[in-house]
Amino acid sequence: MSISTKRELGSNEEESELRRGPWTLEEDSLLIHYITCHGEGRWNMLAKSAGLKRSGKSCRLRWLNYLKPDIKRGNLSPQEQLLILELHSKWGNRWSKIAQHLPGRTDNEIKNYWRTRVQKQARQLNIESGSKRFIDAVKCFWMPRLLQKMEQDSFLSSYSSMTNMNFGNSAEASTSSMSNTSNFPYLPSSTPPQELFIDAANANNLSTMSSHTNAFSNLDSLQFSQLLEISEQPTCPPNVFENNVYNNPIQDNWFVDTNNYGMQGLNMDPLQVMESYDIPQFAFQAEGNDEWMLDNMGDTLWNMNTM
DNA sequence: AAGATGTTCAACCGCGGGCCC
DNA sequence: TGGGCCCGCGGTTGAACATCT
Repeated sequence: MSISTKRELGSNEEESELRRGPWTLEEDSLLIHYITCHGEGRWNMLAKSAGLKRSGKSCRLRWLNYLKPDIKRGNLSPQEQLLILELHSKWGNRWSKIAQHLPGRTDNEIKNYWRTRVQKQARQLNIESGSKRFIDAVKCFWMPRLLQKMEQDSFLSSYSSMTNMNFGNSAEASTSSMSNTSNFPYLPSSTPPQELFIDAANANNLSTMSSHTNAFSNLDSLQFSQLLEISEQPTCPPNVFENNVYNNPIQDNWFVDTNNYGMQGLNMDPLQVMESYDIPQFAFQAEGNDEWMLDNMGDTLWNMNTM
């Protein structure tokens, strides 16, 4: 044990008195009550004053990662995941910095997400998680899928709204939403759901529709501007996908989740999807270093289940 | 049904940096 | 200036839970 740790723990006697492991309800309420009355900070003193047999560090961690009122619970939304991928590509493992841009999410949660989901994908693809190739794969496959998921979620909610309001044909609306090209490399046309709303609004009541949300409704302006920065990045780096285009045997199922994980209700032509996302129909190399792509990309990896 | 294996995430650890005396 | 103390970060662990065989 380091000198600094000994310093922080105090004497061996004190160290042995300190509780470790999972927090009890009683400890939680003691901590919450104390912080509510006296505020946070000075964690070692706080721990003693609150009557907790915990280190200051442990109290701080429990409060910041679990008890603090504005902590968000539940799965990360596709928007949040996308932001994490983007910010990580910028800053690397600066979890706390990344967490600052995801209100209600902790650095610990983001770190766990990265290690358990993202790195798992890297392992399965047999590529190093920090490598250029992995970053490329994230940008070319994972991000588009997240955006697709966002779009799907938005479509489903709008479909549901319209069904409730007896609006028109959802299939038509869906098709029209996918039809335009976009300046946003990973986004189909102009945030399809909104367009979809406008179509419906033309036929019905614009003011009613304007109150609806679109795919990015959960993003604040900062997050959205960060998302837009993605659009300034090149679509797919040439070093991942070589230029020798040929008829790709897995093209029929790449980009489309063959197991339909998380894609219920979405029945799109993969080529149309690629076009709509403005992603080049990059070639797949049959031999050499990029075999991993053939082996894995069309398979169940990178599916929406793991996002 | 039960044991084995995999996954998730709360919690811990070590370290570096900042502040204060 | 240097030592003591505290805070916060990133890496790691392990218990609980889920899934597989």
